[in-house]
Amino acid sequence: MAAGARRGPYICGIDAGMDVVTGKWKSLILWELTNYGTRRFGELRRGLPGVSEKMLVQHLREMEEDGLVHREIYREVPPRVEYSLTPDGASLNEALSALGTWGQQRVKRLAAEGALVEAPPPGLRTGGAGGAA
Amino acid sequence: MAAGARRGPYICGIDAGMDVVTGKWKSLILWELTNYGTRRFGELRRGLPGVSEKMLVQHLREMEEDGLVHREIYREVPPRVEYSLTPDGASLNEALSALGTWGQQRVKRLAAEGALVEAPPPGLRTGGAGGAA
DNA sequence: TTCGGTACTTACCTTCAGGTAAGGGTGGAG
DNA sequence: CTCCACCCTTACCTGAAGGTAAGTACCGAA
Repeated sequence: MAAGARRGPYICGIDAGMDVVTGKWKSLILWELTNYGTRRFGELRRGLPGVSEKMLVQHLREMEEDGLVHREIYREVPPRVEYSLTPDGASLNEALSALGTWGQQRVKRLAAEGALVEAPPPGLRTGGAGGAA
Repeated sequence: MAAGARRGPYICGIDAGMDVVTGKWKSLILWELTNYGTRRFGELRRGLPGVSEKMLVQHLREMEEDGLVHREIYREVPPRVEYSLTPDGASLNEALSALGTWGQQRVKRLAAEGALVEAPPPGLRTGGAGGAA
């Protein structure tokens, strides 16, 4: 997808929207930037546990190219780069919020069913509920 | 993704929602079933130009497993199978409609910019505009 | 008897998104 | 003089998503 054969003829709007969010970390990057407004490269890296530097740079570049994020470079002694959402990125995030709500409800539903199916052991611990939204 | 390590611990709702729509043809299948209500296997195949039978079956099975589509089998002389959206599938499609709108606006924006950048030849034909929405 | 249409299944192969690991240029700390 | 943190870049590799193609079981039409 990375600046290759992307932006092919889209069948419908969802198709076009998906193209821009497709990528393991893109929705999470969007999430981070929405919550914090502005984040440095290192902050994003630490905020997305498991992401590799290469993928983070790659996704950020693609999203910048797609007009979703703004990249501000401060030529200081230790170089500083700040990422933030453009208006397009912010509106995309709003468009995704409905999907986020749907996903949360789905997680709830799965948890409820799972609790019935998996026969919950008495002393089970909640672990990481994950619902960071 | 196919019934493997999916449904991992989600970071946020968007994450959980994306998991279910990830797949080259899933959003298009959703689109088809939303527009037509009920479609047979062959109709879907013909409605999604370029899809292979294997991928169509695979995606339909995953979406059925995810509770998005309903599969009705009619044991007739030439076997007939009809696919339709479940309530969950329909609500997912509604949740995606915002993304679809965003995508359409993006396509429009790109077309407008592209028209400026690419110096449109006088006799260009519209070809397939693609905006089937 | 072969062809075509229904809805798949199976095996094999290609492609590419994503992961791993190392380097690079700068300056400050130890 | 070495190490570290910053923000990347580059090269290489793996695994899974997706594509290709053939086979299955049934029946009607030609």
